Amino acid sequence: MANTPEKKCPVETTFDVIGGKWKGVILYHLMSGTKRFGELRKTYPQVTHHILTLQLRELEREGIIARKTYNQVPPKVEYSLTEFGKTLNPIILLMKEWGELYNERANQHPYSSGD
Amino acid sequence: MANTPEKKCPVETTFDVIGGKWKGVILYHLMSGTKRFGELRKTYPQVTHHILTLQLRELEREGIIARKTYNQVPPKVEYSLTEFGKTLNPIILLMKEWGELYNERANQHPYSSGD
DNA sequence: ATACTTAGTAACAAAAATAATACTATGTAG
DNA sequence: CTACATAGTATTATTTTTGTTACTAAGTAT
Repeated sequence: MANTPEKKCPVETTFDVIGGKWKGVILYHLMSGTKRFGELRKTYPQVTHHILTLQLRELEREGIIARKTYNQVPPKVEYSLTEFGKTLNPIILLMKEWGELYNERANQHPYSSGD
Repeated sequence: MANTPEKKCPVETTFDVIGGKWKGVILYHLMSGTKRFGELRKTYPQVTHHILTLQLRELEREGIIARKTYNQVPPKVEYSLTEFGKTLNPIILLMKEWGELYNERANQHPYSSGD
């Protein structure tokens, strides 16, 4: 994909990078600072160990988050947003606000979806 | 979804609504005004007829876009953003800008993060 | 020595999203 | 009558994503 980036709509590109099922919430969580793997697990217990690892790996591969391992036992691994990753913050924030708007609206018009 | 909106992170809610593979680009396209089905098809020939229909239906069901049919043959159907749908515009715009940033970056560091 | 800890991997299963294909409707043009 | 146009549906297949389960590593506390 890095060789044909001009061909696709940039909106699509962004979705490709942050569109995983849990990536949005992971990024939202990391906005408030570095987190250990276990902290993320506790925050979203519904996300299994394995899946969380997968999502983190993909974000890491894109350069969005950084992974820091401490050489100790039991292991300690911290995840944080990279400088590049932080450029996503405004989007994540807006998405949070819009989600809230959506939810308010859903509560107000539970049976209609038109405008 | 609509019955347990409080339980999930609003960022997740937003992804649920606009996270389909082609929804972002559809919304981006509709930002510039009402479009016929066929216009959308032509703009993204890679998206098949059927898939485009599906994505449009889902956006319609969420109240993001409106579908207007003209009673004529051959059929004419127009899609446009609802007022509610327009509240997504800032997000889509930011996503477009971020995608461009990402692509520039990918061109600069072609070996650091790929896919 | 054994169990516990945290983070990770591997193999596999299930679900969801996407795609391909063929089919419908109906007025107009030939 | 036949072909064409546009938008839609139905059925099935494929791919992608997500989830489950079981296993590993290695130091510490018991």
